[in-house]
Amino acid sequence: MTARNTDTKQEIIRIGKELIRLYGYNAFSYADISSRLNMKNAAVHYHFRGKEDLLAGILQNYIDEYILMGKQLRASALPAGQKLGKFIERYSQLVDSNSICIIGSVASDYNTLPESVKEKTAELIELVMSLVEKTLQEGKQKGEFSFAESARTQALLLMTNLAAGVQLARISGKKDYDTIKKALIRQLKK
Amino acid sequence: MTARNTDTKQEIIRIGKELIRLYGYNAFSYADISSRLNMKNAAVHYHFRGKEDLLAGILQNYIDEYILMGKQLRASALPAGQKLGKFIERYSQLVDSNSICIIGSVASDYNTLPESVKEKTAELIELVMSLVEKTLQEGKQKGEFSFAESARTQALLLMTNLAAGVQLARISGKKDYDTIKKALIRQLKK
DNA sequence: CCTAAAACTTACTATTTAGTAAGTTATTCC
DNA sequence: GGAATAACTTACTAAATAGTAAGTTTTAGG
Repeated sequence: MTARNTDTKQEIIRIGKELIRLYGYNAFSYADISSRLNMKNAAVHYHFRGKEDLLAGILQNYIDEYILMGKQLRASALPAGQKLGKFIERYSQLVDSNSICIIGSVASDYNTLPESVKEKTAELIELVMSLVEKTLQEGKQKGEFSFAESARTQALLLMTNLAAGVQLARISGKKDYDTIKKALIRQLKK
Repeated sequence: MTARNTDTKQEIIRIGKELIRLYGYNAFSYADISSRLNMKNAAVHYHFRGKEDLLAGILQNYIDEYILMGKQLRASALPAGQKLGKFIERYSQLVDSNSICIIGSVASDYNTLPESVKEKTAELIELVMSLVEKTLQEGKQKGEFSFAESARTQALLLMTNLAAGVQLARISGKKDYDTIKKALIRQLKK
């Protein structure tokens, strides 16, 4: 090895994120990760003592990602419709990569997860929810969006449509997901 | 044993249904089932050669259940609102038992499932979807419901709200689920 | 250049898993 | 009552899993 590889830990998280969205927490192994890095499974244990710690790292990475996205959206002058569009685009990409969203993945395995990470999951959800809620609220105030429910409730409905939409797409194809996506945008804009 | 136990197979399916909704397909074992029946794991293999066959049996059981429910609903004189209410009530019960719906559970593990059962999953979804679609259509015709989308699209939105709603409830509690449920009913009735 | 820490590999363990083969008991039917 | 069959148990196996301890190589810094 010529150069010290300082980003192995980040690579592990990157692959872990991919695997958990593709197969779920209980269906990927340390060997799945290490083999993709041409390493031994003990190398993964060097960076993350246990699978519990790895999952915590993955969730923290999502939290960091959403905190950053929140800052960028607040700093941006984009109309709310386009902000929401960027968010929805993430879900469309999940469909294209045959993946589901991290929250749905964790929710499905929730009863088998160690207690230590359950709180982090709630933290992530609250972060995403408040991001969507604020964007919806902003769009309503500026006359871009129109909805009868509270922004919080509307965010709940939007999030559940998207989360289960990508799950459904795995089984019955992208068409149903696209139908949902178009209906959501249509409903908000009138 | 005094009487021949002819319903062990049905008991296995009953427990399997419970476990797959609680923990997911990859997180329950033959031993989990057999121990609940005070049996050995080989007894489960006697009734279902492999886990693949067990999953197929579980899915078929859901299919049978929904076919029966469809017949009952068609034969019933209940208003569409109450028919839909019975359907929604199933999801509320899932929340109370800390479970998620079978479709969400299977969707999460979909990429790890044997090919033979994937088709059965699509069959189940189509069955549930058409049941909801017809009930919505009926309610609209009778003036009970009002919605702008097609009945099929509205059914998609309703299903995804409920499916992801029960998943969310696991993590952030029943309050969010109840909010979703009330909003759904409110929106349909006006 | 030398030392200490970082980043691994080697080699292994204990446990759980689905699955199997052969034997046992119970039940039904002729 | 005897034979066939259903419904198991006993006793395994092979593979995969998370995890560990000890040793090796690589790199950074004084």
